[in-house]
Formats: sequence, structure tokens, C-alpha cells
Amino acid sequence: MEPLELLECSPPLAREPLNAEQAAGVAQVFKALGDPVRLRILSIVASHAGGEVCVCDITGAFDVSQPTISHHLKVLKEVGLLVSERRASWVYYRLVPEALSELSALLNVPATV
Amino acid sequence: MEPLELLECSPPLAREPLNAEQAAGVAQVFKALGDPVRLRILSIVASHAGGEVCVCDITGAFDVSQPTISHHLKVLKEVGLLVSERRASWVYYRLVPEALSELSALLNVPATV
DNA sequence: TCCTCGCATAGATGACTGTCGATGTCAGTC
DNA sequence: GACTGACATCGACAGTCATCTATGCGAGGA
Repeated sequence: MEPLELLECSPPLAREPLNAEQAAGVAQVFKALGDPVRLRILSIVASHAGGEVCVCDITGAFDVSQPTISHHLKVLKEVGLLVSERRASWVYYRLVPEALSELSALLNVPATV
Repeated sequence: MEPLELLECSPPLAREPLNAEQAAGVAQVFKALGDPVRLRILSIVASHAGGEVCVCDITGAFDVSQPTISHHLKVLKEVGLLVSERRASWVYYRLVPEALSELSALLNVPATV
């Protein structure tokens, strides 16, 4: 399944029960968020002025090895939360705001009137 | 850490980088959402008219065993997404709307003006 | 009291995953 | 071309997890 499709066609959790296929796609994205290091990476990228971050800026912020950071970046990219672009020797990662918006919409719960 | 504290004191991902402690708490909640069965369970409870669901109503909706469902319910309860109450022979689970709201706020990304 | 039903807990197991060191690849430099 | 630096990939390993069967526990009924 394409990364962008993981969250498509899934209604808010509180509107109707998710079917197995929808749940599988959404779970993949949440699973990517279910690791402290990945959450911090995403937060660094999302909050960075300019919108993009070089991998070297991320690696320095953690106690884990460079291959581990690379692995986590790959996971976040595969589920569609990040995109990357190589310029010269460096690789820059950017947030996909729509992905977070879709997730946020999924979690939306109607006000208890 | 208390379930209710897992999401406390964590700014939106896009506002500032999460520290290790915040990330650990938030990741625990997202990890709970990172399983298709748990997502469907949560969706069943959240979308059910009346707001609460008997365990027996959940078990019947899946191909997995009753202990497995019980395990997933426990995970969702431990991170503060669900609460349970026993009445007579049955146990009823209810959604904690505030938990979903907090998560939704975490994922909020400022509009690109 | 014993039985049945609804649900939770315990223990086991196969699969997955986060992490590492080693190595490969790509781009720029000497 | 050879070297260096930035990043990705590979293979291995220890820890975690989803699932199962078997069993325990509370509540109601015969």
C-alpha cells in the first residue's frame, strides 16, 4: 500500500467501527509514532524553523547510533509522515503536515452535547 | 506513571522538540493505538451509542480468542484510553474522550500561513 | 452447594523490533 | 583516481509483543 493511502478512507474512530483493512493501515502509522526516539525525531523536524532538518542535526540530539537514526527515519518516511530530499552530500527531511492532520481528524471525538 | 499523566505536560509535536520523558509517555499511548485489533476495539467503544460496551459485544466481533481481547482491553485501559466498570456478571468499557482530545492536540500542526 | 457464564490472569511460544557494528553508496575534494 | 564525510543498508542479537491454551475468580441460578 502506498504511504499516502494508509490513512485514506478511514472515518473518525468515534463515528463508526473501523473495518480490518482500515485498522491495519491506521495502526501502521500509529505504530510508527509508538517509539520515543521516533516521536522526538518527528518533533524535531516538525518544530524546526524552515521546515526541514538535515540528518546530521538529528543524529547529534540522541545517544543512539547513526544507523539507528537512519532506520527510524525510514520508518517515519514509509508511513508517510516524513519526506526526504538529497542535496549535495546531505539529506534533508521534511514533515508532511497533511498526515498529522489526517491523524488528528481520526482522533476527533464529537462534543458530548 | 499514572495513566492520566502519560499525556500531560507535552506540547504539540510541532511547537518544540519533546524531551525524552515526554516522548516516553506519549509513545506509550501511540503504541497502544499501533495494533489493528486495539484500534478496532477502541473504534467500537467510541462509536457505540450509549457510550459503553460490554466485553461480550467486542469478543464476538473478532476472530481472536477471548483472552486476547481481554489483554488488548487491559492495554487500552492502562494508557488511559478506556475505563471499565463491572455490573453484575458483565464488564462495561467506556471511552475517555479527554485522552483522544489530548492526542489530537498533540498532533495539531499550525496552519502554514 | 454446585454449576454455569463472563471475564481476567498465568505461562508458553513464535514473530516482530530496536539496537548495534560492519560495510556499502553517493558526492565533493585533493 | 584516491580519499573523506554523510547517510543508507546488512546481518546479528536481545528484548518485546500478540496470540494461544489452561486455569482462576466473581456473580447469578438451579
